Amino acid sequence: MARTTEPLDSKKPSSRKQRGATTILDVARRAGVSPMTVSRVVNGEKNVRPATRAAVLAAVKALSYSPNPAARSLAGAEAARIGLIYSNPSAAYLTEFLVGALDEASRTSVQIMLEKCEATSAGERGAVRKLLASGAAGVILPPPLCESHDVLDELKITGLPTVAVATGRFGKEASCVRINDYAAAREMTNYLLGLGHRRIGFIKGHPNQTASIEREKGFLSALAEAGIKHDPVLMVQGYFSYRSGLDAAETLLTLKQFPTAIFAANDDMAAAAVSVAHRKGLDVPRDLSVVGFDDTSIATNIWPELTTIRQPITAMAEIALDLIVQAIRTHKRNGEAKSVDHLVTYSLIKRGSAAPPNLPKTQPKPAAE
Amino acid sequence: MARTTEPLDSKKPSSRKQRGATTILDVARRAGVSPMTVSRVVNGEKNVRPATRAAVLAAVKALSYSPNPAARSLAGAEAARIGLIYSNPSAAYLTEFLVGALDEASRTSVQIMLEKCEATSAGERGAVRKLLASGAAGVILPPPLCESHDVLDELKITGLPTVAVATGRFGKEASCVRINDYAAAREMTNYLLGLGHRRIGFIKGHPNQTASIEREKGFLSALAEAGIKHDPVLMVQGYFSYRSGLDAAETLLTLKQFPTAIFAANDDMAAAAVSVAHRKGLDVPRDLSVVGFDDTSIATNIWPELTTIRQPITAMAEIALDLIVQAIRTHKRNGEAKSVDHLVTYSLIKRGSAAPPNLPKTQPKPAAE
DNA sequence: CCGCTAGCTGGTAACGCTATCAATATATCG
DNA sequence: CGATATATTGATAGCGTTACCAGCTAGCGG
Repeated sequence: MARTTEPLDSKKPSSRKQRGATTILDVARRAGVSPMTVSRVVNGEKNVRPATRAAVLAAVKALSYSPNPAARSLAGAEAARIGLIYSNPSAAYLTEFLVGALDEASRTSVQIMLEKCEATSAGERGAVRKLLASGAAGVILPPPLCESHDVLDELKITGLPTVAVATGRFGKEASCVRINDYAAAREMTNYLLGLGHRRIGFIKGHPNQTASIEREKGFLSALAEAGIKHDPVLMVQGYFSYRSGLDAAETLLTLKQFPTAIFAANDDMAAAAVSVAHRKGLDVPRDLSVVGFDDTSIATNIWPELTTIRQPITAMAEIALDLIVQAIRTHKRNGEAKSVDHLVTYSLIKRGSAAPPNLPKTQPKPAAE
Repeated sequence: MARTTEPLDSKKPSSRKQRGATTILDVARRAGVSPMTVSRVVNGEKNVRPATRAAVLAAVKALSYSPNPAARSLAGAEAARIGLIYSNPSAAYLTEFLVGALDEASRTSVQIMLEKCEATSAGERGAVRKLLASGAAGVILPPPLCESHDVLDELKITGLPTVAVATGRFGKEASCVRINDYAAAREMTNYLLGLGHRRIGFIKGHPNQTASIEREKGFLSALAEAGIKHDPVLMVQGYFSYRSGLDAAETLLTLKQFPTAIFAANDDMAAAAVSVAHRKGLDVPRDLSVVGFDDTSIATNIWPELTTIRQPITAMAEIALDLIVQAIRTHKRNGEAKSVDHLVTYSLIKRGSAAPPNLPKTQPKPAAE
């Protein structure tokens, strides 16, 4: 009676042409479980013991397994299509984000539909509708769209599962994947304070993104905690773009009492600040320390390389995709899925753009506490 | 002897969900033939009697049968998985490239597998093998990998169809999608000459990419044609990175007789040149014109915006995907597909970073022709 | 009229995955 | 502590199609 269950071993003539691709069976064998269990893990179902899941995941990674979408759709699972709307974040950010999303997409074999949209209300709503029309079962929103009320509203009407990435705060309209911007900004500020800086300029991010606000709050909180009375002229508005950073840095560096350090709310603006400083004959970091936020590729493509907060963008995109896939699944079964808030860890990366202040120069003695 | 062949009638509990679609089996039943014969007819094979063929065709029409692509690809090993290897091009470039590739991928429902690789020989070869192991049936190579001998060699061994994007020249190892770098560089140079520039600095691209060389040749050719004897100190080596552009521009702008314009072989280096110029107190474009190449997002994210050559990156990625899909198809049937060279049109985009030279200043009178 | 080669046609077995349900392990409870 | 719930895993059976090969039907030379 065991005759039907022996396809796995030796006597396999394997008449048909051998295609190299690793199959679910290879993974199962390697992980020491049944193909069914692998399927469950890959599809993010929950009734799998953590240890088993880990073993499977390891095997998946080791064999770089990617499910065959044809087989999957044949077997009855519809191919999940998920939409990804972007407007114009920094190119560096988007690239890393896409890489993560795509990688995970090929692992779980979901189809990603990209949709670019204009930054207008109509453009944003239009993009959502278009995605919907193409059969998206869920939507991922990288910044800055993750905070657009137009997009969020439109999405809420449709009831589609949504995951926002890198918002500053968790709101229940959508699940989100983010770091603790507040804490990260505090940590960076404390680092600068530890280096001896007392007069620190801050270039704010775009005002309608909560992440900007959290970063600003973190900065101010660290300052307050250190007992430093903050000079409001040192807070300059920026909009996350390189260009806006140029203007902001210009403002900061024409101040009568200018700062010994500048903390920009993202790397693009920090890079701009470095450029302005150079243009004014200031050496970074000798005359001015500059730090950024995000650790996108621009951080290491300029000189000196930027001390910054590393956000694991690629990983965040992967997580976002996972969340959305799960959400779609529950959405399909139960109908109701509650939003989750997924915090990932950031880290402070020390590079060459920050150093202790070089006080003697044209600088008046800072009024330290 | 007919006992094994009765799954078609009555006693079918049909446990699984019933999807309405008519299958090859329905057609076979209706035409009174076996599914296999229907398959043959549908696929236009020849060994079918005309009468049989007609009957099948009639049944197909009557039931408006259309083959299930998933099943077809599963059975026929028509694995439409294509690999995309990247190392580290500029972030802006990769983003646009991915956008195009993905868009086309979802349109033709092929699966894209991304693979990042280190810029070492081992890394590159490893990436190819990994892709192969995951069942890639073809590979797309964006720059700079499109010229890596390691990758190309490894690919040649496997015999996988390959499409290189944005190489400078067409080589028969792979199909390619590109612009005419030589002509584009010529056109840009002529534009600068037309503005009145006579002393033009050139920041070269990475020496092991043919596109760099073509651009350089186009530049020199335009100069020669205009009867300008070129000063070799105005040609500086760059490597396509922002950082290398910084060094190159520094070199150019500390020359005793420095140029009134700088033509960088890509936008990143041009952006760096702008930054260096600013740092030296030079106004762009009043004191120095700077032009780039590619029209990636950095071109419009700095100030002044860059006059540059627009490469339709997104469209090129789409075309590349199309070519590879076609190549895979022929590869599977005949075994031999010859490489094609697909040229797309570029365009010169005039923005704010170039203007007629402002001779009087600290500049010695240029030794025009 | 027989043995044979060709030409058609059909049977069988995958392709790689998941739905379903049975089996087993673990947890909960009276 | 046994028994009943619950969580986890596995076995089986297709999903719709094509590859491969065996069988059958004619057509043909001898």
